Amino acid sequence: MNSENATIYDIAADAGVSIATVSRVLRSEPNVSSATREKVMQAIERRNYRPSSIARGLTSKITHSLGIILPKLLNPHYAMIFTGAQEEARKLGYTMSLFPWSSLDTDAYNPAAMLAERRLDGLIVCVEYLPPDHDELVHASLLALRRYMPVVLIGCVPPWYDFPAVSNDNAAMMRQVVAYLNGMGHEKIAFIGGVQEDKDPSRRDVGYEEGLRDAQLPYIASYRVYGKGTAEAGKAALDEMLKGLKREYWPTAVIALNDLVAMGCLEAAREHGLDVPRQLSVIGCDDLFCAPYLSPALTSINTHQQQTGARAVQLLLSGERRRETVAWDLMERASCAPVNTETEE
Amino acid sequence: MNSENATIYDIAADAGVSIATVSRVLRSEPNVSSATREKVMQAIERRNYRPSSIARGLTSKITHSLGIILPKLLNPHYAMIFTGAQEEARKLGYTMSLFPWSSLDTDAYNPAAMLAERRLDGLIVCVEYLPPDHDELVHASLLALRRYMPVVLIGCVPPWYDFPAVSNDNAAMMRQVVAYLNGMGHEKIAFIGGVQEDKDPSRRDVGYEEGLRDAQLPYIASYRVYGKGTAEAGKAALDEMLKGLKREYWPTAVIALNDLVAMGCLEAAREHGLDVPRQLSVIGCDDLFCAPYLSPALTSINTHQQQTGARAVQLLLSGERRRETVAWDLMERASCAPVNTETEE
DNA sequence: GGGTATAATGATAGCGCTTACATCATGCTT
DNA sequence: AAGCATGATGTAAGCGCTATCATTATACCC
Repeated sequence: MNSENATIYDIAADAGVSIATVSRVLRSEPNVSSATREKVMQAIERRNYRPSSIARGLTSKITHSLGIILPKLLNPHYAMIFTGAQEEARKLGYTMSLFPWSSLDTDAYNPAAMLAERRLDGLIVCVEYLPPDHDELVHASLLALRRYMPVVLIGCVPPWYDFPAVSNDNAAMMRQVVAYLNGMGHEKIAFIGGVQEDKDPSRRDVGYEEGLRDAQLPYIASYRVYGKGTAEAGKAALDEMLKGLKREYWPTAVIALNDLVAMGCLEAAREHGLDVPRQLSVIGCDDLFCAPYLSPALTSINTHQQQTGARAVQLLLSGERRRETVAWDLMERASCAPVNTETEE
Repeated sequence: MNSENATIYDIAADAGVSIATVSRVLRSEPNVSSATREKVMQAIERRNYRPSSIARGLTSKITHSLGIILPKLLNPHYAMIFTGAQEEARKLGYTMSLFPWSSLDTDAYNPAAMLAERRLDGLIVCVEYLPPDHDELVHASLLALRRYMPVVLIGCVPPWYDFPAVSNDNAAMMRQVVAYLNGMGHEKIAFIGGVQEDKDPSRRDVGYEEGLRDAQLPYIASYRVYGKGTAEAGKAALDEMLKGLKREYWPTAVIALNDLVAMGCLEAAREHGLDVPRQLSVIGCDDLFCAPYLSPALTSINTHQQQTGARAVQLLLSGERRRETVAWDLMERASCAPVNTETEE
C-alpha cells in the first residue's frame, strides 16, 4: 500500500530523456517528436505513473480543485446543487470539496481559515435567506473569502452584493404560483416562508405579495407566516395559523417556501382533519425526490438545482462576472385542486 | 481578488528571522523563544498570512485531504454517510472531496486516474450490493486504488475482501425485523431486495431467510423479489408480486431493502387499494428524513449512517485495519401494525 | 573559567513539478 | 555554402514549504 510512487525523474530516466521532455508529453505540448513521445508514454505506462497534482499546483498556481460552501447536504435541495456542481466540475477536470457553513449563523465555525490554506481555484457559496441585519455580516465574510479565490454565489443574494451569482427568479416564480392557484379559484392563499422578511425584491415572499396584487386579491397578514424552512417548522407554522383563525377564514391553498415546509403542512392538515386537496391545496418548491411519494403527491416547482450548480461552476471557471437566472417548471400533482365550491363539512 | 498571497519569506523578512523559524512557529514547535514567536505571530497577523497546504503537502507528503467514493448523493442514504464522514474529517483538520462512482457499473467513468493524481491521505469507498460476478472486478478496482492511498470500505463488503470496513450487521438487522413482524402476528412476510442474490452472509436477504427460519416460518420464494433499490423499482416489484398471487396469498407484511423501496411499496399498496397498515404492514430501512412524513409514517431502521461515515474516517486516519459494525435502531411508526384478524374486505 | 549539555536560530537541500532559456540539429532559402 | 527560421531537446531556476544539519547563544557543572 502507498508504495512511493514514481516521479517524473524516474520516467525521464526510463525513457532516456530529460524531465522537461516528460513534462511536455504530460501536458501534450506540440513540439515533441512522435518517437520520443512514444518512448515516454511507454515508460509512463510501465511504471503506472501519474503526475502529482500537488507538485503541479505548486508550480503552476492552479490546483484543479474547487470548493463549495453550503449549510447541509442532508437537505436534498443542497444535495442537488452539490451534485450538479460536482458533476460539472468533474467533467472539466476539477475536484470538488465541501465546506459546510450556513450564512445564517455567521458566528459558528467559519471555514475561511481552512479555505485560505487550500489553494482552491474557486469557490461556490450557497447563500440562505438572510435576516436584514445579516446582509452586511455575510457580505464581509464573502469579501474575505474572495481575497483568496474567485467566488460565485448561489441562492437568494441581496441585489447590492457585487458577486457573480446563479439563482431562480423567485419573485416571478411565486407570482406564477399565485396565479396558478387563483386560476383554480383559490382566493384565500396562504404563504409559509423562511426567515423574517426584508425588502429584497428577489425573495419569494415578495413574489407572493406581487402575485396577490396581480390577481387583485387582498393581502391578508395572517396568511403569511415565517418559519425556519424545515418540515417541523412548516407544520408548526400552518398549525398556528389554523388555530388562530376561525374555520371560515381558513385558507384554501397554502404555498410553502420549499418541499420540506410543504411536507410539514401536509402533516398539519392531516392533524386538523383537512383533506388535501379537497379542502386545502398545498404547493411546495424544489421538487424533492420524495414529492411524488407523499400522499397526496405533492405539487411542486422543479427549480433545476443541479443545473444551477453546474452553471455556477461554469461561471466560476470562465471568470464571467454576472448574475444568471435558471428556469423552473411547475410539476402538477395531486396536492393542488380547484377550490371546492360545495358547502364544506 | 486573488492578489498574490504572502509567503513564508515575506513573514520571515517582516519579522526579521529566517524562514525556518517562521515554519517552527507555524507548526508550533517547542524550541522557539516567546519573544521571537510573538514577533512572527504579529507579522502573520499583519499580512493575513496562511501557509499553502499545497507547498506543505509537497514536502511533508501529507495533504490533509481525504476522498470518498459513492454512487450518488441524491440518495439521502449516501448523503448521510457523506455528511458524517465530512464532519469527522473537518474536526480532524481534513478536507473531503467527492468522487461519484458506483461499484455496480465497473465499466462507467472510473475515478482512479483522478484519484491517483490527487495525493489524498486516504479514501473511503461505499460499496453497493454486488451481483456475484462483480465481486472480483470490484476487488481489483479497490486494490488498484489502494496502491495510491489507504482505503476504508463502507457498506456491504464481501467477507473475503481484505479491507478495513464499517457496516451494519445486515443479517442480524433483518432477523430482528422478521421477528418484530412475526411478533405482531405476521406470517406472510415478503422481502423486496436489491440486486440478485449471492451467498454473502452479511446481506439483508440472507438475514431475511434466517429470520424466517428462526420464526419457524416457511420460506416462500414468491415473497422474495429483487429490484434496483429505487422507489420505482420497489413499486414495480410489489406490484408484480401482488399481481402474481391470488389475494388470499398476499403477504400481510413487506420488508423493503431501504426506505426508497418502501416508498414505492406504499405507492403500490395504494394503487392496489390496500390499506397500510391494516391490510399490509411496510417496513423500510435507513430512516430517511421523509419517513415520518409519508402516510402512514414509515416504520424504518435507523442505521446511523452519519456515525458510519465518521467511523470510517477514524479508521482511515488511525490506520487500524479492521472491520467494524455500527448499531441500529428500530423506529416504530404507523406503517406496521399487528396482523388484521378480522375477515378482510 | 574552561568545557559541555541545551536551547534558539540559521543555512540549505530537497519535494515533484512547470517554465523560461539555452543548445543543437535540421531543412530551406538565396 | 553560409545564414536562419524552426523543431526537438536539455538545463536550471523556481514554486512555498519542511526538515536536517550546522552554528551560535545561553546555562550549568566541578
